[in-house]
Amino acid sequence: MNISAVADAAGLPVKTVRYYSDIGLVPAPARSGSGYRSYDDSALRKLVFVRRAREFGFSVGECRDLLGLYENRRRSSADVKRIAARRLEEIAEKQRELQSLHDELAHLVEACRGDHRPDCPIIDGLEARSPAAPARAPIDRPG
Amino acid sequence: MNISAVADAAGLPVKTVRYYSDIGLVPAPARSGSGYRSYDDSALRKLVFVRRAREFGFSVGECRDLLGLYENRRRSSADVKRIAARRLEEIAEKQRELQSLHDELAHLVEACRGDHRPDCPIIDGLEARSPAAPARAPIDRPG
DNA sequence: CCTAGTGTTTCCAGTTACTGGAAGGTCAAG
DNA sequence: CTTGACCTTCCAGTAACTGGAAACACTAGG
Repeated sequence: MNISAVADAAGLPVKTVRYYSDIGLVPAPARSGSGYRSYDDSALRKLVFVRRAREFGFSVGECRDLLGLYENRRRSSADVKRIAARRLEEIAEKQRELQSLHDELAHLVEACRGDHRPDCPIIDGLEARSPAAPARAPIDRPG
Repeated sequence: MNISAVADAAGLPVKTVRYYSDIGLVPAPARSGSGYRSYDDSALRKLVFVRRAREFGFSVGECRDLLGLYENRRRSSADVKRIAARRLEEIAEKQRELQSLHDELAHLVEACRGDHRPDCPIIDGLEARSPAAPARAPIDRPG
């Protein structure tokens, strides 16, 4: 399989497949005589596994660990579970953050008439309230 | 006020305050004779406003827009509401994503015995299931 | 055999919103 | 006058890709 075939099969962009072996997340594939990357089924399985793990929000580092366990027939499921449980707790934490964010913002939005006049509870709500948040966690939104 | 005073008052790191005027999010402050940045109360208010907006997850671009409205006495609250409602919908969307992620992962974690043996429903769940997700949205987690 | 078009290669730069660090100038206290 | 805290600029790095340029490879048609 050439790179675009394996990328299609794995559900990943070609660029990402290349990137994953650049950073050593998956092993460097064999090369054809002219230098084209050549993938086998084992490589495809790993790429699918990584895609799935990334969809769950595991970091590339965690994917590396999970892939090691995936490939290791003597693994203990405890090691896998530890990583997954940690991720689960992160998800739960982010859910709590988003929930309070949502509640507070929804409150402001509902209170705003949304007309041509300048007075706006949203602006007022952004102006003050929390004096100087010590933990500035919920600042992120790359996607 | 020197930069560290305004940064403390605004609840932001000094680096971030500098960064915000570098990118023109807030106006460049006046300078003392020796080149130190010098902030007044108006600058502080803007920094607080931006911090709050960032805590709500508004992007820097949105903060720019919101700050423009904040400063504009002839604004319509409708413009503010539009931006906030969009953000609110993003939050809700992410909540839905996280919810299904959480459910699916929790399911796998619960099914995993987490002992010394290699058989692991988490690994199995990562191996396949979704054939080649068309939308790979929930991949992010920078914080 | 030539050519057009698509696939592939490498490498470099850009994305978001900062953050860390180096090298050096300034200020207040003792 | 020295020490230490504070300030300046500039450059690099973060996560995980993504876009694009320049050049080589392969396939089908004429």
